[in-house]
Amino acid sequence: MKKRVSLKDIAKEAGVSIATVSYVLSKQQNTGVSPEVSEKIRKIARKLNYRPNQIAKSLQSGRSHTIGLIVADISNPFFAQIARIIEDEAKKHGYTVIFGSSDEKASKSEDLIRFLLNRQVDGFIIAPTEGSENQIEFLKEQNTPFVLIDRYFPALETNYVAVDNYKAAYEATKRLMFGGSNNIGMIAYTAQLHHMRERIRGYKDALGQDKYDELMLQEVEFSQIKSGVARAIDQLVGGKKPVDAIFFATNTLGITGLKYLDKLGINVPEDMAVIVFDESEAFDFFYCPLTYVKQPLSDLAKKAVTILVEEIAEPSRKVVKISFEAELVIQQSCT
Amino acid sequence: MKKRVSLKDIAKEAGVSIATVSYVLSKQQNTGVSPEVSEKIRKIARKLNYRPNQIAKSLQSGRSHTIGLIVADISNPFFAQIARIIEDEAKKHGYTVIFGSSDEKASKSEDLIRFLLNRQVDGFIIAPTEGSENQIEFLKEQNTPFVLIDRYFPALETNYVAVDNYKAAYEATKRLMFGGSNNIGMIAYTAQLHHMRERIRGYKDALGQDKYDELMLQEVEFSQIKSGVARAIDQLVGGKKPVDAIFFATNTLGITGLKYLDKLGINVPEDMAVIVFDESEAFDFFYCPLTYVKQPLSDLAKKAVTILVEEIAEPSRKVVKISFEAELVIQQSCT
DNA sequence: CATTGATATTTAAACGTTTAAATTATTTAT
DNA sequence: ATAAATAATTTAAACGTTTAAATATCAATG
Repeated sequence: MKKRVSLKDIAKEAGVSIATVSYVLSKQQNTGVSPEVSEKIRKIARKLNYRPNQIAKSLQSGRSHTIGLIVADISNPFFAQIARIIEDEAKKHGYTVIFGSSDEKASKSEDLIRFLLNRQVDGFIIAPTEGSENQIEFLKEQNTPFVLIDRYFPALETNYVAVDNYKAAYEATKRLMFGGSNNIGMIAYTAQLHHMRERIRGYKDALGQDKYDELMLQEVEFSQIKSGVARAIDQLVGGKKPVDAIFFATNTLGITGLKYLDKLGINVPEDMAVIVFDESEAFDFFYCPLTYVKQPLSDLAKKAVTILVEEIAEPSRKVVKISFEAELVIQQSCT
Repeated sequence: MKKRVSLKDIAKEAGVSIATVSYVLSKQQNTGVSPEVSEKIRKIARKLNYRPNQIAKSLQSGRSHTIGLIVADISNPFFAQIARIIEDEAKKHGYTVIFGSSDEKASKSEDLIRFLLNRQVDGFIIAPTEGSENQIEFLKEQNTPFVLIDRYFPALETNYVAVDNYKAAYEATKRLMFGGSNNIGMIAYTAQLHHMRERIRGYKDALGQDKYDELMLQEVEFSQIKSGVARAIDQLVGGKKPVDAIFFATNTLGITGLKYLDKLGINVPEDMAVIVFDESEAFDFFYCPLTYVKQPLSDLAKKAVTILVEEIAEPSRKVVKISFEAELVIQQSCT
């Protein structure tokens, strides 16, 4: 890699001190440098194709203009879409994004945070994993700016941007009831993460005490989605009170579940009504147009960035908690 | 953000010079520091929770241990998956990934390269856009290490990792012929990018002079996929020699096209055989299991990282050109 | 003509690290 | 006891930038 040109090189060529060059090149209006010198420096800079070294700037300013994004898995379209919006929004504010995938593991998340802190990120946008409360508290103690996205910990006073999961799940379940389903099952993750618990709570509350049966709520592990979902569905359709509707708590669960329903020869919506939390390109190809819960990804991601940028600029602001409404997109799968 | 602890802080507390602290903390085996002092420093470092400032290290070493990844769109699952594999592989080699989306625009790509160069990335992995040859040549002149992925410019001597697009397209088309299709259309992007041209060339060669008709090759613009694909399909099915098979050149074209076929009430494979280049989660839900061209994403991404890392370590190596074989996954849509 | 004031430019320190070279302390050999 | 060798530690410079403070230049003023 060819040595890059620095202020020093320009200074030498212009026969002037480094400081003068810096003043000319880094200030918008000329702070007391003569027009001739100024013009000369600019010309040389252009000729040598000078590009300021951000690393040096960062060291000097203590700001890297970089934000760390930690999601469960960047290859999951849900997070990839969020990442894309964050990228664009961050760029608008002059920030670069470094990302990392936690795979829903607190240990990986911890490594990532450490790693990114060493890299001097100015702040974080994090979709926290289960059991990462201590990491979040650590960031808070350190006064490192951060915003949680998609998930948050109700016990912690932190910035977050999320969706009203309870309400969305409640409405989805009610819609299934309205469509005539009597025994509505739910397939969720085992996670104790608040957003998942809220989706479950919404589902339970919608059903009410008399309709709800604990066998109708199936929880599966992140780590073994496919077998878990299959077992869950077997339970739901094989018991003595087989369900006639399933509410899937995430798009991944939905995709896996629909495939398995297909395999069992169970038809949607005739044999089984279905609603899925979150979208997926895949749903467009399902033979029955799916009813799903649509999160305002763009709002979530943009808001996360603006909150973070503000917090970086003014570190001791009050905590900001944002909850957007999800939209229930009603199609034919819930009748 | 609380001031982070530096070598200086440790040095002060230990009553020793900064250099000594640096020697203890940055060298694996103790280079001539007494065990007592060494132990004391380590203890203090642990107590103060010292984390080295990578920015300072980078400035001093000239290496940021960061690689820039430029793809068309990180929210496209094809690139998101590649990004994820690159992330993991880079981490193994001690590198962080900064990404950016070019939206297939040479201007954006140029901005990104500049931006990331300012951020002192050690090298790039790039899925180049059309018209970005000059940017690639610029990197080459600068001796900035980089590897092209997915696409490359045959006229330029650069590292690249891609798939044999010609062969894959040739085989896919032959398979359609073998399945009994007589008039095989293709929908591709207008792009002059080599990988796209190769897919088209494979298609043409498979058909041969007598079977090929230029009306059967439809090209659509990146920027208006939906309307473009609809128009293309209208052309293909509406002409005087309607096609009985379509070969889609990418997953996005495939998804869009299949939706439109559905809208037209055209059935796969009865009315229309179909093969798509690339996979998509969505295809699993298409009523007819799709035959598709499967690229070895993991091989591609991993190889790109290892080549880049080697090039960074030893900058003047010979150019490495890797071409993997794609796999034609045959299912029911091509009969 | 010295003084003041304004303008233009440079010096020097700082950010946090690494590392060659210099210095100091300690041990060993004579 | 002294010189030489070795070990331990420090000094100082460097990476590329910013910026407060110091200095130099020059013109206008009393």
